[in-house]
Amino acid sequence: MPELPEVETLCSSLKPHILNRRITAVDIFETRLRKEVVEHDFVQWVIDQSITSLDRRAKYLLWQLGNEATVVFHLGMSGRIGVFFNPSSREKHTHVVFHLENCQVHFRDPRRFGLIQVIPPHQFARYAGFEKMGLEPLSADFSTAAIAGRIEKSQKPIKLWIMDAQNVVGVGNIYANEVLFDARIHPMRPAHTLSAAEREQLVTSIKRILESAVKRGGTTLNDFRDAEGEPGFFQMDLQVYQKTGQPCGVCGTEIQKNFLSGRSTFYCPNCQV
DNA sequence: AACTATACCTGCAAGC
DNA sequence: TGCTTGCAGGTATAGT
Repeated sequence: MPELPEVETLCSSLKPHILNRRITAVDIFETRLRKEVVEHDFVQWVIDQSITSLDRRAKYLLWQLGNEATVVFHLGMSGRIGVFFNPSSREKHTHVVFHLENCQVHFRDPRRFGLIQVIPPHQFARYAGFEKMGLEPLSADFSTAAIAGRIEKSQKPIKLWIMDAQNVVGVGNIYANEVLFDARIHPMRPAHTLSAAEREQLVTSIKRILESAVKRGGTTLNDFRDAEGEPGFFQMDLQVYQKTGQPCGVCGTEIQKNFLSGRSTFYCPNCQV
């Protein structure tokens, strides 16, 4: 479900409710997520700690605690995090409930591809996974110059290149399709065949599409909601994703669908070359 | 090393 | 109505 704009939206909608609040208890109902949820880690490092900051890194949500431990969340395909102010019944597939002074935070994930991990104090920098991740696309250091070397070396289709978190983080299947339409680049083009001008355009389009989606509060196709249960609206701006057979907004040619490494791929065969 | 295919899991919609 | 099939926003890993 969630790519960078959805996680960013979740983070900012959750922040006002839980920043500087203390976690009083954690209930774990299901430990079989992408990685085992370790109850002992919550007892040792999370209970009675305050949340001193919330951040997004790639598609991960991070809670920094007063003791310098970190709680890492990933929503997988179907994860949701919601804040509740009244004692509310637990929905099906709600696996973990955080009790705070002022509210409850529910983690729900039917498909269980998501993740909740506790990183003990001062170990985040060494946490496997984050150190080998690529650049944040909305940061100033994500530039044509920064990616030129990696893109020139890669034979893989450009769509798979931009979805590879070692190159750039946060771009999943929806936004990869939309970015390549915006850049007028065919998704199957081997990455190294992009000209300098196309690489420049690609960087511009990645930033533009993601920023625009963040402003719209993400994309709600079926079930994405922010922490307060509000949907996003970027689905109204989608140009190609799930538009098979519909006319391209630029030239009127029918949008095509293919599969690339098992993922649905949408493009205008006339505009994208 | 680089790249592809598959596995992980549940829900839902479409087709029969 | 009820069954089967295929597909869904992500990532790790086994295989070529």
